[in-house]
Amino acid sequence: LNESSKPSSSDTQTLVSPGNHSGSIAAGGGTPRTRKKRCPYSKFQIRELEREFFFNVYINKEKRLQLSRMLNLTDRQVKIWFQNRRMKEKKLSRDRLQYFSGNPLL
Amino acid sequence: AVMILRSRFLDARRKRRNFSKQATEVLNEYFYSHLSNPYPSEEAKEELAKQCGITVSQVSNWFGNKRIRYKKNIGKFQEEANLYAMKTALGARQ
DNA sequence: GCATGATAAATGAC
DNA sequence: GTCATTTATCATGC
Repeated sequence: LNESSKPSSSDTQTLVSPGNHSGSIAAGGGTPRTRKKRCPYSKFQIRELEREFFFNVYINKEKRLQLSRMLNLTDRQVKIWFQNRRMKEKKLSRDRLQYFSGNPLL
Repeated sequence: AVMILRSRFLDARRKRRNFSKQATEVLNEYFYSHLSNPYPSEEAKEELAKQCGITVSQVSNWFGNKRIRYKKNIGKFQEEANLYAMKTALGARQ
């Protein structure tokens, strides 16, 4: 299906509008820098990432490079995936705590 | 029992339910009365969550979705914007 | 059929 | 590193 989301060689045109991250939402006048388009990962990529995440929540540089080559992702993508995955885990813990703590068990 | 709760927790996360009319009302009032800077503080989010009967995460999701969808098509929300502008104007007059 | 809430990549502030 | 976001995508409601 989709095993390649790596900008291997000259893919840099899957890029989109800027990262407007300042105050108002009214489209800022200048500097339309490029942002990489969000590309959902394949089942295989997710499985391998989750497998490594189960072993250690923090991945080192060597395993990161190894994984990125195996999954055809950049090491930056793998790094960010682990960051987002840790945030997801934290949110899941918060939700579990809120759900199972003293409240209606309906 | 634990397994039942666990499955219900997972289902509750997966299933989407629309917010109540009153909750949407409160969120929209805040959004359009802070249109120049629609970024509620953590404290404001907690207050909104309390008023709406939803979680802080749900408030964050709502504002994230609202900001991007408003920005992508301001025209579509013009009528709604005028409505809430009118509403807050009348409210301030009392 | 789109509206809407939640989640998944990607960025940037700190 | 965390974490609030932006953006696109997914899943559901109606």
